[in-house]
Amino acid sequence: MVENDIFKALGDPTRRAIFEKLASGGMNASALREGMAISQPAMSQHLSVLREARLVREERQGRFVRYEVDPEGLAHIAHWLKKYRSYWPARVDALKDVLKDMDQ
Amino acid sequence: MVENDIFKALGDPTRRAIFEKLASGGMNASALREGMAISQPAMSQHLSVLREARLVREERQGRFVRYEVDPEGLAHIAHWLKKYRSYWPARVDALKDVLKDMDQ
DNA sequence: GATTCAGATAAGCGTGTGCTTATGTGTCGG
DNA sequence: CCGACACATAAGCACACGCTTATCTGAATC
Repeated sequence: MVENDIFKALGDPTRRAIFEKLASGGMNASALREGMAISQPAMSQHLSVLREARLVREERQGRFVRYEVDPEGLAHIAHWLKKYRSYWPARVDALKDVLKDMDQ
Repeated sequence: MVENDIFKALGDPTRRAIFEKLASGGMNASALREGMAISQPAMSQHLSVLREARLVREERQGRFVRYEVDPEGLAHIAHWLKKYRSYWPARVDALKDVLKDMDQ
């Protein structure tokens, strides 16, 4: 069940923070940890969860491991969201922005 | 933290099943329970979680309580997703569907 | 090849989550 | 008002989750 892994992964604030940081540019685990009051094993475990949810992917670079956003996970969310499109009312501002953005 | 409640709520397969059933039309808790091998208190608790995440809203109808999808929660997901729009590649099929759908 | 550094994995612990049974609340019909 | 019905809440329990410290793997530098 793919959606389960995705939503569970995003259900943790620390993991969302990591993901958002990665979204601003790929980097290795140590760089991610900077300014984030989190232990090295905790970071590694979070990245593992994000990776299994396909929200993030890794690439070995020497003795570093570069992490970056994996579009696959995001696409799954978009696909899930699409099923409930009929419930997206025009009057919900946040959504209007999205639609407007996608329309161009 | 609104996104936390939303993603946590959707991180449970039973809750997603309830939500999807509600998406096909509003109904009361007993009707929801039909064919869903779940106890009455469990259903009530799940609905409470979905309601607090604003994925679902309730309306008293006599001694029944009608539940229906609340667009507010969905809009929040759409808004969150929008932030990572730059990562949505054209080659991801599921996403292409979404974009195509929204384009018309 | 020994050391050092980046990162993963193991094991253990406190807390949260989802379920259960039991009971409470509120509304309708007789 | 009283029994029945729809639903919520309480309390307890098994298990999952996120963290910690300790240890392991694997690659670079000397």
